[in-house]
Amino acid sequence: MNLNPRPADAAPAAHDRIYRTLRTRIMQGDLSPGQPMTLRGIGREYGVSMTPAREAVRRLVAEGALTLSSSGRISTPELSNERIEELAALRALIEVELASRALPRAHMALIERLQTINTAVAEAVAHRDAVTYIRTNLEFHRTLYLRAQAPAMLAMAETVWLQLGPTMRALYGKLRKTEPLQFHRLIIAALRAGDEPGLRLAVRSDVTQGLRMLAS
Amino acid sequence: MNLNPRPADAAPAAHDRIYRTLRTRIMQGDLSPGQPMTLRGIGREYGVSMTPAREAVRRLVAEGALTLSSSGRISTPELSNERIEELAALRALIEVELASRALPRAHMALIERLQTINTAVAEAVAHRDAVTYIRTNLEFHRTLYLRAQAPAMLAMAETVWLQLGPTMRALYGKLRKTEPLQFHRLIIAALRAGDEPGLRLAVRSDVTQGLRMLAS
DNA sequence: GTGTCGCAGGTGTGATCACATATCCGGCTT
DNA sequence: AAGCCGGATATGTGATCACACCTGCGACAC
Repeated sequence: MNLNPRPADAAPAAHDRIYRTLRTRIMQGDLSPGQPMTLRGIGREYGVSMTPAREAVRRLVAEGALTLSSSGRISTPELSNERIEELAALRALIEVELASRALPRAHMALIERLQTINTAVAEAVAHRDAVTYIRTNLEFHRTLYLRAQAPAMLAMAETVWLQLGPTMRALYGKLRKTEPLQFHRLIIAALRAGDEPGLRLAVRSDVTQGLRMLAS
Repeated sequence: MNLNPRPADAAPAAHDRIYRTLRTRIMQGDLSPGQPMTLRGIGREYGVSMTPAREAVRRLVAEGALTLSSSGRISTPELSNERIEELAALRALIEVELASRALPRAHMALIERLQTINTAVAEAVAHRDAVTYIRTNLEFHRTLYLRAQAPAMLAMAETVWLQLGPTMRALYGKLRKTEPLQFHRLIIAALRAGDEPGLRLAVRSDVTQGLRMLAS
């Protein structure tokens, strides 16, 4: 009835599948802030018992992707403005460093890939598709940062994205459409020119832009 | 037989107790890198079944405090030099920011407390007590950073400490005794003088010092 | 109409069990 | 003597159950 541990070649482990799916959905803003969930509900949804659901949830809670109420109820986090500011500052710190480390390794193929992704971002913005926008935007950043060859830093950055996921969806409405694309173009231009200070500034601007419209 | 969820006033939840205890031990370097553990062993040690042990371990794995082999075996991580360099860079990025945010809020009582803690650090160094050294050293940093009023950033920094815990213990042998104390004194002096650039430099030096002796 | 109480359903927690596999250590073969 | 194989043990995974608590909803009293 179960093919549990690791058939070494085919079975991707069950609680891991739930973890990955939920993680992706949360990071991409598929879930609204404060949305409650239950272990039995997750288990039913994936056709398993509570046990693997519990492990997946526990892992996501540890990463800040989900929060537990004082009585243990599960929900997506509702972030205070102070916390959002902190997370944005963390994004700025870490992602500027990642971009800086990626710069010497960025060749033409990478830049062209970034441009392609940016086209998809533009389309998502035009269609007012929040989830697609968030997904492609993160893909843009991840593609760049992968070149930094710094897995621990990238993991840290993704943890921050994860915590911001549900909030970013809610914030999307306030997004002025042209701004992110402009900063992305600045990033690409700085990469092409090998301009490190310009790249750092462009990344910092892109990352903290979402925060600014929160203060308004 | 069990008083599970939360009696709301007294019972600190069982898997959480295991999590906290293990986390503290790992962060303080109580465990050597590569040390294997088992769910049943942890359960036996704490007088519970595998279930809460599993949750605690899963949480620690998510934070990078423990690693799973391809077959799911649990052990403390053995870090590559590249990963250590990354984690040290992350410490530098985040902790410099935390110190900078704490600076305007640092009053005399805090500085005196830091000096008291630093005395304990000096004693640990004199007694060649690795675990006590790591614990008091982290206490020094945490005491300062708490003043930054930035819980998300502090949590991030602690996650990095957690990942470095077992390795720091192994690295301790190479530690030149006087260096950390010197940097701590620089930190205190910069706090007293309200010298932000000096503080940033002192924290960065203190945090990355351990890395340098790895390259040797 | 409004506030309060109580009960039923739902929820997370932890224990126990069955199972598939990984790991370790013995003896055997060459 | 060294390498290899096979079985016993140990380990993680997932299902199921019992339990204590929390939540929500309706009835009742004022």
